[in-house]
Amino acid sequence: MAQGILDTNHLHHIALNTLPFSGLDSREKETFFSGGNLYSYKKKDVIFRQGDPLEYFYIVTDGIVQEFTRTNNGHEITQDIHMNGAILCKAELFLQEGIHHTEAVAVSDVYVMELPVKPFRERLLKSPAAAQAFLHLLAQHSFAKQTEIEQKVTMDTAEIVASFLRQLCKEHGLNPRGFTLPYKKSLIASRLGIELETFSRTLPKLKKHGVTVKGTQVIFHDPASTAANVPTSAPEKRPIQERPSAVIIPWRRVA
Amino acid sequence: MAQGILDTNHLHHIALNTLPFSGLDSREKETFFSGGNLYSYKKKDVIFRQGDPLEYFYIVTDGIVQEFTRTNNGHEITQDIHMNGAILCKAELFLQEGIHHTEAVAVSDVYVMELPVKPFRERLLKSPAAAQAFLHLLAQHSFAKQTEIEQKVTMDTAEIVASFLRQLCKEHGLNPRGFTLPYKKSLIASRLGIELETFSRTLPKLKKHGVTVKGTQVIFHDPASTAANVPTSAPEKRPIQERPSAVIIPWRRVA
DNA sequence: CGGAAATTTGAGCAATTTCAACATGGGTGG
DNA sequence: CCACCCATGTTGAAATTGCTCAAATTTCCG
Repeated sequence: MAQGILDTNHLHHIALNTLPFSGLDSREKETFFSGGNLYSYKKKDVIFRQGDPLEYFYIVTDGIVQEFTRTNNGHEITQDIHMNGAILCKAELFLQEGIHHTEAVAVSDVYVMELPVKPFRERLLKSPAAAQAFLHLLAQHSFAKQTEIEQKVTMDTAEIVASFLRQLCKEHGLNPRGFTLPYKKSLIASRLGIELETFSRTLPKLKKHGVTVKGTQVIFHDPASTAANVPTSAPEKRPIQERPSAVIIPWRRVA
Repeated sequence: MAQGILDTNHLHHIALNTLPFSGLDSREKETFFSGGNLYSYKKKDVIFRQGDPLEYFYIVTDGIVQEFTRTNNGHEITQDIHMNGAILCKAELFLQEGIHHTEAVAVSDVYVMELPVKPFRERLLKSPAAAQAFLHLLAQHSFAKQTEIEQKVTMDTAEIVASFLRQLCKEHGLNPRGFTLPYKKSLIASRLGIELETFSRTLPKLKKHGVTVKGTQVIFHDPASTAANVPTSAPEKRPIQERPSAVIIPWRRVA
C-alpha cells in the first residue's frame, strides 16, 4: 500500500468486495459493515490469541497475517498465511464455544477490518443471499483443508512445495511467469508442516516440476500449466451408470 | 439393525434427529424431509462416484459407508468412514460445481436416506434456524479437518492411532472400557493415511498410551481419561490483555 | 561496518514405506 | 465334516525420506 497517505476508502472497498460479500447489493453491503472498524497493527503485533473470547471477525485489507495454533505438545502449527481480502475466524463464527481457536500475528504492518460477531451473525442468518455466500465460503474452506490432507498423504515434499507456490501465484493473481516470495521461507515451511531445512533442501528439486527458486525469486518454466498443476482433484468424466443395486424402501410416516 | 423386519420408522427417526435437524421443530423437520427416500444398498455397492452430478445428499441410517477419493497420481484416500447418523456431501451442497468430489461405497449392508439437494438447499436458506445449524455443521467439519492436519504434523503414529480409537469410542457412544472394531483394520489404516503394515506394527506400541488391541478387541486401560485424551486443542486460559498497539483508524464512508 | 537473523549445507538418526514371505481365519464345495 | 482357498493381517529386511543437531553462509538492518 502507498505509504504516508492512508486511503481508508480504498481499504474499505477491499473489505466490501471480499467474498462472500461481493455478490450482495450495495444496500445490503452497507448493513453488514455497520459497526465495523478499521484497525492498524504493527509488525509482530498480536491481533488475537488462542482462548480469547470471540468478539470480532476480521478481514485483512493490507499486509500479511499469520494464523497459527500452539498444540498441547508444544508445537506451533501455521494454519494459514492471510493476505489482502482474507477472512479470519470464518469457522469460529459458527462454533458455539465463542472463543478463538487460533492466534493471529501481524507478519508485516497490517490493516484489518474488524466486525463485531454478534450483529454480523444475526444479519447473516436473515439474508438468504448472505447465508448462502457464507455457506459457500465454509464449504470451500473445508474442501481446501481436505485437499491439503490428501496432498500430505499422496505427494512428496517437492510436489507439495511446487503446488503451494503455484497456488500462491494463482490465488493472488501474480505473474504466472514468476514472482517474489511475499514472506519468509521459514513461514512457508511452517505453513506446509515441514522443517525449514527440509524446505531449503527441496528447492533445488523443484526444477523437475518446472519451478526455479533463487533467493526470493520464483520462476515458473511452464507458465501455461501453472493453473493446471494446481491441485483440483479433478475427477475424470465417466459414462453415466445406473444405480447398481440400490433398492428404494417405500416409506410412510406414521403420525 | 434387527434383521428380517425392516423398521422404516426407526430409520426415519434417525434421519430426522440427525444434526443439524435435531434442533428444529417438528413441523420444520417434516418440511425438510419431504421428497426424501430411504434406500438400501448391499455390501460393496457404490452409492455415488467422483464426478457424478450432485443430486442427493445422504444420511446414513444404518451400516457403514466408506467415502474416499482417487487422486490424480493413483492413490486412494479414505476421507471418512460413516456410520449411523452421518451426513454425506455436506460441503458439496454449497460448492458451485454441482458434482461429487468423492466416491461412496457401502462397507456393509446399508440404509441411506437420500434427499434431493435443490429443494433442500432452498428450504435451508429460508429458515434461519436451519441455516445456522448447517453453518455450525460445516464449521465443525472444517475444525475437525484442521485438527487432523495438526495431528499429522505434531503426533507420532502411535498417538494418532490411539487418538483415533478414543475418538471412535466417544463418537459412537461405545463402552469406554473397550469395544470391538466396527470395521476392518485396513480401512482404519486407509482412513489415517498410513499403510496397513505400519498400522499393524503400531498396535503393540499403543500400550504406552493406555490402549490394548488384540484381534478386533480394543481395551482402554484408563477409561476415565478416554475423553480427556481425545484432542480438543484446548487452549489454556490466559489473563485478559489489552490490545498491544492496535490503532483504530477513524473512517467515514464517502458517498 | 558489525552483529543478528535467516537460510543453506552436512552428517547421522528415526520412522514409514515397500516388497516379500508367512500366518490366520472364515467360508465353500465336495 | 473336512480340506482347501482367498482375503486379511502380521512380520522381516532393505530403501527412502524427513528430522535433528551443528556448522557455514548469506542477508538484513541499524
